Amino acid sequence: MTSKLLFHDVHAILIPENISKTRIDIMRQRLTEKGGTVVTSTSTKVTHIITAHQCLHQVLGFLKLDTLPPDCKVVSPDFIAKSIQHGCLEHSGCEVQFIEPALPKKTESVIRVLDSDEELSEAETEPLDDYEQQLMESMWSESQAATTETDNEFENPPSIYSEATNAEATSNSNQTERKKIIIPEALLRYMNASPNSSENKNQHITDEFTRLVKRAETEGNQWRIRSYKKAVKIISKLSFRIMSKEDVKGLKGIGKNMTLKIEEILRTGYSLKAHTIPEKFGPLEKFKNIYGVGEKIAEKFYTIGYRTLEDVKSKATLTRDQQLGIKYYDDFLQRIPRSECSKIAEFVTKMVHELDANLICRMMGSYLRGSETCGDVDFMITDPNGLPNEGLLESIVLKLKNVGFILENLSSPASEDGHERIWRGICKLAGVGIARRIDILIVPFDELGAATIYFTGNTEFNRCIRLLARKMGYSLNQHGLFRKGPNGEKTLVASKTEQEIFDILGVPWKPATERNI
DNA sequence: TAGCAGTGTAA
DNA sequence: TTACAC
DNA sequence: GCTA
Ligand SMILES: O=c1ccn([C@H]2C[C@H](O)[C@@H](COP(=O)(O)OP(=O)(O)OP(=O)(O)O)O2)c(=O)[nH]1
Ligand SMILES: [Mg+2]
Repeated sequence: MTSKLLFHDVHAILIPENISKTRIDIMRQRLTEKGGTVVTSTSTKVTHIITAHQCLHQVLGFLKLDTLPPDCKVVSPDFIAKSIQHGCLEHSGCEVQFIEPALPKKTESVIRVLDSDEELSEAETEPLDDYEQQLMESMWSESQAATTETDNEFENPPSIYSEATNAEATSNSNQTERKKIIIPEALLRYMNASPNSSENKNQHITDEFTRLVKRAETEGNQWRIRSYKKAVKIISKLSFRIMSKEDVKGLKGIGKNMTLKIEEILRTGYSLKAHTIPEKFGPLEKFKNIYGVGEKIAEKFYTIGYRTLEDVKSKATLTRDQQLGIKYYDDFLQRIPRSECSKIAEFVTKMVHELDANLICRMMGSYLRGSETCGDVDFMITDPNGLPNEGLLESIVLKLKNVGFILENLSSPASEDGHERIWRGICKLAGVGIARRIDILIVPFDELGAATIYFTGNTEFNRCIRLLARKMGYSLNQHGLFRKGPNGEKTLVASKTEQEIFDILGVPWKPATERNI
């Protein structure tokens, strides 16, 4: 055995708030079995604070301190798993970047929300009750954390999160028939954090289903694509090997058709449909891989009689984006190794800081979620002093062009009214022979929370949490969480931190790596 | 059988 | 409006 | 594609 264990020098405080008890237990176990020490008080040496909080005042409130202990790193809960995975203490990407709401007027805004709930209650948007309690509890637990006393050390994650479920909350759910808010299945799995690290026990099935995803993608039926993707997730997370169709009966997301497919795979070893690909799918897939070409245009090309990229290049009328899509066709088919992403992140951050050292620049998307390869690189830049300078985006892009990093512009959304700016383009890191897609978002500090949720993803996570918001009478986009009024007006409820948005929706905050749902 | 996220550009 | 992208 |  190695002489020193991984966490030998780690003396960590685990802050259980907004982390499930199961997860805390596992973290504590992993930590101690690899030589770490879990401490419960700041009177002894502390090297790490592990927390799901994003606000310094929440951490300090829990610890009942005015300042952080010296030489102490504050890291997110995935620090332990990541360190174990990498075999070394993995601080990068785990250190919490604190975000403080400019005005902690949370109570006020939440109460306002509840008021409007009351008014709306007969209009037919009608959360309330369990949900109201959740809101109250969130408020309560937060103010408590900020002032005193979370009575004892560990346990006491806000009880709301202990077991999220869509089951009938029988106890006090009578009164009027109010529409139940159904939490999307995928989001439920996120909330109930099954650290089910065991491997996929049904790979023979998910491999076939992954082929069906691909097939659906070239077909272009977005709902079928989504359904199969969901099914792959569900099946790959099962704790047992599927032996018969009985095993999947009742699994939400696996319906009649998929059950048949599973039966077929169990019986024959494969899905016929996954392996019988019509000839036209080849060309269609080729065309669809052009940036700016989707299912419809691919189909159009095929109908016209095009079969190869050469056909398209020489005969088709292309938009500018599509022309660039052809120019960089091979490059864009290649995924970006995480190591290259890291270099790009470092480089871009350096450039940005040369313009203004105060700016916050983070790589988002699949990189933030820990993917080993990424389809593109996504940057979010914000000025913690408030509104981003007019022209900041242009300065950044210009600078990156001048140093030869940015090669091309793609069409990008314009400032949709507010102060958010979006830029899309193509870049290439010196020493790397492959051009990459890059997205840059400039967000006003006020919208950082909402923008972070959006740009962290993944797409499925966003769609689920947005759907939940909608069912609860809100609307969530990259600018904020809005309450929907009776006449369709939307009033901003929260946007500054992920925490406040998650709190209102009753969803526990978890680090990006947990959002690959 | 309707609904499945929300927002923006190009044509 | 439709198609495509994030 | 699946669900309510
Ligand atoms: O339809 C979409 C596409 C993207 N996003 C958000 C979530 C996503 O994480 C982020 C960045 O988009 P991108 O397309 O880069 O996805 P990714 O998650 O970074 O994956 P990839 O590795 O393909 O870049 O924007 C959405 O909300 N809806
Ligand atoms: Mg990305």
